[in-house]
Amino acid sequence: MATTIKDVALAAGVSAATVSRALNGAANVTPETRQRVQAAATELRFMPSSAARSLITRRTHTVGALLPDLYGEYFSELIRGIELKARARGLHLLVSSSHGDASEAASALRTMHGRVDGLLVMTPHINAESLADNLPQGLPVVLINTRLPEGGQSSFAVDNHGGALAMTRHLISRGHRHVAFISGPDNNYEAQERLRGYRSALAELLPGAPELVLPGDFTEESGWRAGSELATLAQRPTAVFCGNDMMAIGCMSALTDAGVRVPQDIALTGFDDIPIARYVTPPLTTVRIRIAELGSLAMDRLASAIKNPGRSAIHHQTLRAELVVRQSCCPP
Amino acid sequence: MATTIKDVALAAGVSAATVSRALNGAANVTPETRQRVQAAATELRFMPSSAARSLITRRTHTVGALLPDLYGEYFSELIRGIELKARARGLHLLVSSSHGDASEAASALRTMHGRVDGLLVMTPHINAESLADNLPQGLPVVLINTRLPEGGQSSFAVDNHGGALAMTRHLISRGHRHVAFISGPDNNYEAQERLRGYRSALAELLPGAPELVLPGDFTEESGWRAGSELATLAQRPTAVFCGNDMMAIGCMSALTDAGVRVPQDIALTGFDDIPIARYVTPPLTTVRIRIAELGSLAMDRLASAIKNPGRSAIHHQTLRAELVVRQSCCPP
DNA sequence: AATTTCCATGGAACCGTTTACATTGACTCA
DNA sequence: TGAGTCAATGTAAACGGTTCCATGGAAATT
Repeated sequence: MATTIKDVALAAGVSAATVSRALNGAANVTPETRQRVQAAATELRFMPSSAARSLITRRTHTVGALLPDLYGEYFSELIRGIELKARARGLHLLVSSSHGDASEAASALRTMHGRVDGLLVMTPHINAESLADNLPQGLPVVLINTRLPEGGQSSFAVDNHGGALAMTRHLISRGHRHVAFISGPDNNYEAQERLRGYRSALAELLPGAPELVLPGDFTEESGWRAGSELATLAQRPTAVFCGNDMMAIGCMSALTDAGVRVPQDIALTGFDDIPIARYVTPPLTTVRIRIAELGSLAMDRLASAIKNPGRSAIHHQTLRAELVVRQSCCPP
Repeated sequence: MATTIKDVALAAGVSAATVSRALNGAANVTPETRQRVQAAATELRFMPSSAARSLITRRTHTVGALLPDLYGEYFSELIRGIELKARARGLHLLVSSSHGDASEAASALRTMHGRVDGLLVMTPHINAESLADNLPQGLPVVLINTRLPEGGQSSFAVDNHGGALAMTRHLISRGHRHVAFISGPDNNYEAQERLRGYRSALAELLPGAPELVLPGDFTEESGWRAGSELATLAQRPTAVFCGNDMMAIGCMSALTDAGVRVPQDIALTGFDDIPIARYVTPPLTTVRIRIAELGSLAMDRLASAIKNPGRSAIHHQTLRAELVVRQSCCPP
């Protein structure tokens, strides 16, 4: 049996209330008493029961993160950004990822109830009603890259549309007239926005030109498959814009295997600028989004919403996406 | 204010005790009563307070994971494996990563107290005393890739030494007589074991030959630096074995940039077989460890230790590491 | 029909902490 | 010296569930 506050009280010759005050730094405690209590507490290896504490204080000092099924470095970068800030604020992090569908996501939402002081939500399977239905109202929530920015929650998003637009424009400006796109998962909001950016640029600069969209799901493997398909095409596009870097890497590998040289025979670009993007050969032209920063900002926002309940205004922010030109898109 | 069990009791016209029994599937409840209670509960959107519940049951249905500062895909694969099993067992996952030093790790350990039913520990800064000092005894703990397998805890580890030995032997068997090694962080147990494997093979097959160990820290960037240094060396080794895949990718990039061709001019290999390893150009020869499986196995073990407290025997398992030969080490 | 058995339900204690309120004693000031 | 202040500490009531034990009525046994 773990030692409780009463054991400490007994050992220090005071009441449980005084132990609580002494250990939590309340003002009205004699230095001498506080010291005696602290001595007894360390002696007995006292650790307050977080369950009992959060039962009465209604604070868990924990935040939840509902994440989609994320791949590779995107995931680790995001978590890194979130975890860093959470730790800095003294908050624990409860993660829950890869929900197959809406009902699973809703159930994940529900089981978070009472365990967290706030929630970071980044899953595609959640809508405004689902949030309202499955969470106690008043629980601070920050959304990341979801399609419901108008709601009652703060949100952070990456300018996926703008980034994809810029990338496609860039390729067209380099003379490409036949640009393919490898898309992400259908139900993924970010993937949809990137596809929309590609189409916007085509409509703007190459009106009437046919689009070529190959299916993908953000994994290297799907990029590889798309690359293999591209390589065998009779009328091969001169450039291919992949919905994310992982697919670009897979695609590059498939093209190279098939004897199609990047960038001499075909220009290839990605999206995300994950750390390895600059280390593949040739280095990948991509759209940089500061993934860790996205997580950090969202976590910061959530933390301050938790700290000042009610008082913090709703806040929407879109992070700029920045074109990073490397060698995979342009012959030297 | 969230609805409590009493509200439900009132609405259903029964006592709180009966509500508790009805909702937790106790046997002695009339079907009719149970139904009325369930109706009232969903009507009022009742969610039991996990704090109150775990205060009395001493169960949190949460496991903690203490992870080191992990990079890229290794991290995400591991988490994926852990999370999957945790979810399957109905356990929540509390993650805590990147502890700078032993005292930070110890404090992380302490703050887990009372929040978790068990712990997955994978940090280099923890030793047996630290575990005993900072955790209530009796808390199930499973260790991953730590250097204290003799302790009272179950552990899972990758055969880092064996894998590195096999890789180095392979390179030597292909005729290489000058093999360099890029090491990982000094305080990292896995890194040490891999280095030891490299040295074992050298001592075994090339006695008297000089070793060449370049410093690294498991990041692509450190691999890049090591690669740059290798490229300028007067007496360049004919093969370089990188302590992990991320460094291998960075190293490959630096070598290629410097005009040193892989594998024609130098053989290059890695460790981990992260998903992208097969998609870089040339595909990376490496040592496969099933990272997600490592996480899954450890989580499974922890879950069963939680389920049958005391009854589960201590168990040590080393996962085989498997050589994966691709093109980065051997000219076609 | 009387007695025993059984089972659904209610009452109340308990888990370990925080905190509002009461109490005490020393100290100040008239 | 005695009333009034104030700071330190104690008492007890929460918080929201679970579970032991008591209770009473229906069913079963005689």
